[in-house]
Amino acid sequence: MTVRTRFAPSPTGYMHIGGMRTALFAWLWARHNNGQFILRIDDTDEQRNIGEALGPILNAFRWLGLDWDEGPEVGGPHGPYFQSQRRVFYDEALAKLLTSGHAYRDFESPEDTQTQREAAEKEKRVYVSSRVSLELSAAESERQAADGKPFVVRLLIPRSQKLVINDHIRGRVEFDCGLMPDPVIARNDGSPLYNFATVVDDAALEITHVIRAEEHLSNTPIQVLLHRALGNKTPEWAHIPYVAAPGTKEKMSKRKIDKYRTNPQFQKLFELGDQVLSRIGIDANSNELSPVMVAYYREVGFLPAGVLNALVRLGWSLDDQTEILSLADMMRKFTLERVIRSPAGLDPDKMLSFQSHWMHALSPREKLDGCLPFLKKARLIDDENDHATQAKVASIIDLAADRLRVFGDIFQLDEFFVADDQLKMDDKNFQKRVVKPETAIGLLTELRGRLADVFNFATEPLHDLLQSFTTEKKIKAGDIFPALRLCVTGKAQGPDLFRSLELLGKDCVLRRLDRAIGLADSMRASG
RNA sequence: GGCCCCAUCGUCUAGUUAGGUCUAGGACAUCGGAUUUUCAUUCCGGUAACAGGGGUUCAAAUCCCCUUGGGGUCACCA
Repeated sequence: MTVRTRFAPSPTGYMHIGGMRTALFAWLWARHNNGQFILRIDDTDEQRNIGEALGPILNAFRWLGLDWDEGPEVGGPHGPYFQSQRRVFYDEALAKLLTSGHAYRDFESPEDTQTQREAAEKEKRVYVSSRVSLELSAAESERQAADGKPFVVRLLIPRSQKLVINDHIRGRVEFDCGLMPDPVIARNDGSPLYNFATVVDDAALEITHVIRAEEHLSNTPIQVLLHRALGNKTPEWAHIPYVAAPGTKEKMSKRKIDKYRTNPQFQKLFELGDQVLSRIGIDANSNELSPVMVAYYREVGFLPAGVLNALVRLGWSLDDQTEILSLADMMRKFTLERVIRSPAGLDPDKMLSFQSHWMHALSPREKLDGCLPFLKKARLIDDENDHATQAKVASIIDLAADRLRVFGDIFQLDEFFVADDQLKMDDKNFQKRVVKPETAIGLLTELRGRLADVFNFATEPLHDLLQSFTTEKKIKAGDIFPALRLCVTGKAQGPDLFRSLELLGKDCVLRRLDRAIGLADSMRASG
């Protein structure tokens, strides 16, 4: 038997990070078994622009490298893969259920049903369907339908049954059918509802394993009943716990994004995002893009490998040691058996740690190719194909070394890209290390003179020069190094000072020193 | 509220199916120390958990029951 799994998103315009984890598990299980992974679009209820709403979802899959064997854009032998185009199959199945008596026309008005529901709730009774329409003879039911009396089609729940599901992750779960109302499977216009369409399609697409989020567990008995009524082979089930928001056990939700902003565990991610997104013209506060969405991580400069590694470790582990897994590793080693039963909260810290690992594993060329588009988007470089530009950026990436965790981190070294008058100054530290110390300006002025005389403006000679300068002046490195760094980079900390000076170049260093000394002078004069 | 699910360090988890080798292991975070004339990295070390109560057993994180807590779901949404 070929394993066939599916992910069935409804086109919402974005890909949820938790949904992505579920999709990853389904994909992994298919690939692990040399099976097929199918993408089906559950758009029975959506009237919107499908292209626009589906694009971000497909992009997320493509970005992470999760391919699909059948589905949108690639087609396949079981198409179409949009539920909105599969009406004929639902009609057929519906007719079958109606004639076999597994389903019935319900002429009761929605208001009546609602009233009964409320009454049951008030009396603390379990609500089950009234089934008054079932008292109609077949001919009568037919006649009323023909007369145009509105009805919905409900599945007739066998109330005496106890239904057992053997879930790959939950184990044995039992439901009492006597407690279930008859679910509507088709509206008055014949359009199918989720539970019904899913069952028809899972069967038609020959899905062997339904791997989905655990919130669907309560839908499963209905779907099993439907499969049986239709004479289908019931697929195997695996209900995966949902992904919780950091530091909580609550399902992560797009709607709660404002709440997450004040969540201390989430802080680091938001800060990183705000910092990067503001540079590339995305309003980080608009919530158009948030850490709930896969696209967020791409825009901030995460690697697919980093995101994938973080996701797979959410609710799954190989053993008591292994943390780092490539997609190929996961594919080889993933089993449903080792999926954990309880929900896991996304951990931004750990995610960033995985990301750092995969970033450090990249070759210089790969890092360069990753950073270039970011610099271009931020207008920090003009032509990302220019050789001189590339060489410069490559040197800066090399200098940044481990500081580069996500591609967006390259913006932290913006001093190498901005014009002198655009350089932002860390005012507090500038005061402390340049303006305030009695001798600082004098020392810097003298140092400026020495630097101007340096012929070979390179790391080694510069290092030697600074070294002898401190010896000669009988000062500590701490008296001059930070001050010099502040003047030429605007920052109190950063990568190796001498390499930074070399990369900036003599002219730039001298210009920025002049500017900073002038600034310090005026600040001191004004008190 | 009904039904269903879940419960090990702050977090992600190993260990639960086949009870003993678990004075509970790893990772992230955190705290110390070393390296680095800054920052980051790297390396060493530390703090830190079986929700509670009853059973069963020679022996329980592991099996059973109860309690508590958390969560999901109860649509003519998916």
